Amino acid sequence: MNDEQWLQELLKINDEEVKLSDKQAKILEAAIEMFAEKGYAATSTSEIAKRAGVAEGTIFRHYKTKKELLMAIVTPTIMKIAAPFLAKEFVKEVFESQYSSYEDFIRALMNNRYEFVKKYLPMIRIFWQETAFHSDIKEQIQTVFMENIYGKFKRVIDHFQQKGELADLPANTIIRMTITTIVGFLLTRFILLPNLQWDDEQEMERTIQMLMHGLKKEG
Amino acid sequence: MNDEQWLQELLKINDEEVKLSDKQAKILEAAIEMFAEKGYAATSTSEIAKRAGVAEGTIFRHYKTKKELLMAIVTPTIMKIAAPFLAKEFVKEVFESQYSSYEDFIRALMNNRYEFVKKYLPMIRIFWQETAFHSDIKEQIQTVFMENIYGKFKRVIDHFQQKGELADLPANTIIRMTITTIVGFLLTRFILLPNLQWDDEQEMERTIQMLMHGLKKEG
Amino acid sequence: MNDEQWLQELLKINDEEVKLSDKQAKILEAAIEMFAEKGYAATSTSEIAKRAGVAEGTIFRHYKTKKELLMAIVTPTIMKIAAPFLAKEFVKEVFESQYSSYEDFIRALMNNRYEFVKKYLPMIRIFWQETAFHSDIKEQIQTVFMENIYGKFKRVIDHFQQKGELADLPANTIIRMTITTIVGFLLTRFILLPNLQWDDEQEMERTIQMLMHGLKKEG
Amino acid sequence: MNDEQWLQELLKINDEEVKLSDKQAKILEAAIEMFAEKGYAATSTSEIAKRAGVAEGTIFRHYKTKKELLMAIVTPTIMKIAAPFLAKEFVKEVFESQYSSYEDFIRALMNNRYEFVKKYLPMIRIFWQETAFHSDIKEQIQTVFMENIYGKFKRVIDHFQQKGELADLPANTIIRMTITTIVGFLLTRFILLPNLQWDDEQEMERTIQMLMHGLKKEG
DNA sequence: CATGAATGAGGGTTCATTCAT
DNA sequence: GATGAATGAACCCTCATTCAT
Repeated sequence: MNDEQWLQELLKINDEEVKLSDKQAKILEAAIEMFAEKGYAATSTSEIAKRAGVAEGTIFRHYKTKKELLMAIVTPTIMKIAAPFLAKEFVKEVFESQYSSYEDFIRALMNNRYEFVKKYLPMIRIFWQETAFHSDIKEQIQTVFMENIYGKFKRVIDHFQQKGELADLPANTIIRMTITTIVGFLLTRFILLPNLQWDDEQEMERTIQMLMHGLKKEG
Repeated sequence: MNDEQWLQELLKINDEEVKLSDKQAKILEAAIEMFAEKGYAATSTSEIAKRAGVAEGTIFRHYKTKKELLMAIVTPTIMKIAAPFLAKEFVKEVFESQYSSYEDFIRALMNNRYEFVKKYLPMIRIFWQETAFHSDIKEQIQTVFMENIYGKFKRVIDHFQQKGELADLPANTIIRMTITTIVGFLLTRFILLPNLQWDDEQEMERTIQMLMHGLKKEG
Repeated sequence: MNDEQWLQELLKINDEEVKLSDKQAKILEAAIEMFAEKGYAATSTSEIAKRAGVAEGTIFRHYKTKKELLMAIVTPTIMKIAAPFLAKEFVKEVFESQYSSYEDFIRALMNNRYEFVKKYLPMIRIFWQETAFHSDIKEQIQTVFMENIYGKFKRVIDHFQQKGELADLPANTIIRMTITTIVGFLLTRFILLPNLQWDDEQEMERTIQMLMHGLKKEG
Repeated sequence: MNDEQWLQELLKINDEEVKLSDKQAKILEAAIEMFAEKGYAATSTSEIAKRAGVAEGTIFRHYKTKKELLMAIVTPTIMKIAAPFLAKEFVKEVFESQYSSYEDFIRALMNNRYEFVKKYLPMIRIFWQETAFHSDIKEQIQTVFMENIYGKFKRVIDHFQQKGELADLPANTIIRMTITTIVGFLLTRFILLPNLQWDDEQEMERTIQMLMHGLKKEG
């Protein structure tokens, strides 16, 4: 039961509760684990069935193909990855009250995504590994980025540029650098070199400082 | 003949000429193309043989297993990726004459790796795609990094910190940020969003500026 | 309701009304359609269930196996195919009043079976397709033929041979030729080349003439 | 070796020798036997492999799909079935010397096809069973019939009608009846009731007589 | 009586690898 | 050295059948 909660949370879209039968949840769990460990192509449906404690046919009763199983995992997660930008009030909140500076905004974003990656690491690993091979995943990510993130992100940057906080670089460049820096930290921290001794708070703060100094308007 | 030159160049280690028979070169070429396009797991040896114009058995005469074929491609390339740091005189050159500032060093490094990635894009793609699945590739990269890059990189940073050019952050942090920034740019430029309109020189200069402002010693 | 009437008619034996529940009728209808279209082996029970608007399990509540479902369709139909010979008074009717010649008899038989095939074409198609694969169907046909048709047919032929209408060929030969000719026409007309422009009345009359000239006693 | 001769003969087209490796011949033999016995759909490739004494993969090295294996058997055989009509000199031979009457022609045709069916019975069985399910087989048969048989057959009939030997029925009708009669005999003899006591020569002669009386021009 | 989730054996097909030629 | 036929394990997927609800 409890095991399924994180799954339910990860997979639900628009706050609609997802109905996951017991077996279905076990299949998804097993698939996420194995795809993350060995990659999609190298994971066989029979292994997933075995790990899920289910007959192989059961997988195909719920997901017509192995690919569909992958997409059932990946598609809702893309929304969750973009989550901070999805709230309707997002821009307003950034402008009006919540964040008094781009630095605050970045700090909140980083902390938030840090927790997310930490919690759903296997899912992130799946993206990291499979995006290159599945153009449909790539396209979904791009679509979500263009429709839900890019515009809002740009407005935030315009806002802080007008306030004189940010250098007069093109918004695209600032977006790219911001994302590269945050993603670069998170991937290094959790995927590439997870075994290093990390002082996460300090390293995140340093990363933010680096980014802010790099981007701030020259006096 | 000419086709093989870039291959020879890419694969040779320590200036030893690599002896590649005609068939062998064709196999490697075909394998690189297909691994980059479809990924290692999704490429069959029979496809490679067909594209190389060679019998299936011939591949296994030269490489005991499919994996060994992959490693024959990947292993020498790791050295090439690390190339700028491999020269014996590297540190001395950085200190004494060539680069009068960390910014110059970074600029040279970025330009150099930009050309490399551009030239050997399929190889980079293979790393991007396969590192996650093959722990031996990951280990080789880490070994080369630790043995050939880390120490020299650190000395460079110490040097410029002593000269007061760089902030008093831990070297590890500076290395991570520098690499993340450069790799982040190159991957975005060539792999993730190659179809955007890029003004490469300008974008690289901005990236360097961002990085330098982020890392420089505060007045 | 009305849909089921032909089914009821086709499946009832010895004038016993068949009790078909609504679902049962829909299952049979769906099965007949699909077996005729794609063949027994290539039709899955889940497809039948879907087309019948019924759960998969429901099929197996009424018919223990898929094969039993086939036989539930096929067995009563065999009787209907043999229908003209099943009436108790059959021989008497032929001799005494109804048919004054073998030609009349053949003509009546042909017209009758023409209408039957036209009406129950999917069923005929099932026989055409499945008889070869199911020896039990073949045996049932042979049994019905031997028990209900052969003897009566023979007596009809004896009768008209004695009247000097038919050549002195063995009855078996005449039966075979008569059936081959009629079945040959019907299969060509409805199964093999249904798309040709057929003038059915004329072609049947010609077929009968051919058969009669072929079989009549030489002056 | 000797086993393969009939196979080679059956499968060769235009007198080109077919190169059949040992394994390939065994696969074809096994497939023909099993398709004839149990039908295409009910025969598994693993069974074929077992009976052929070959690994299952070997089948797919020679035939990309199971269907292709079927067609490799069926396609050349269609030509063999049509063989009597394929000779270039066919019409001339019929007119000039060989056959002085339609009866002779039919007799020769029947004897010839009788031997063929007897020799290649499993192949005939495959046609009988599979034509209904594979529209491509049906189309191939129709094409061969229209391109190689129909026209020549029609000219033969025109010829003997002009000689006053045949009734003035439409050629199509005569063709249909002739084929129905011959095929009807052969199928009954070899497929439907092979276990009856058949006096083949006598029964064929009677069949021919029936057909000829049925078709001859009335005095 | 009806449902449909679950089963697991078996289906066709692919593939890295071997080896006789 | 080069070939390509042969292998057989493993792959994804389908299906008739069962059974708890």
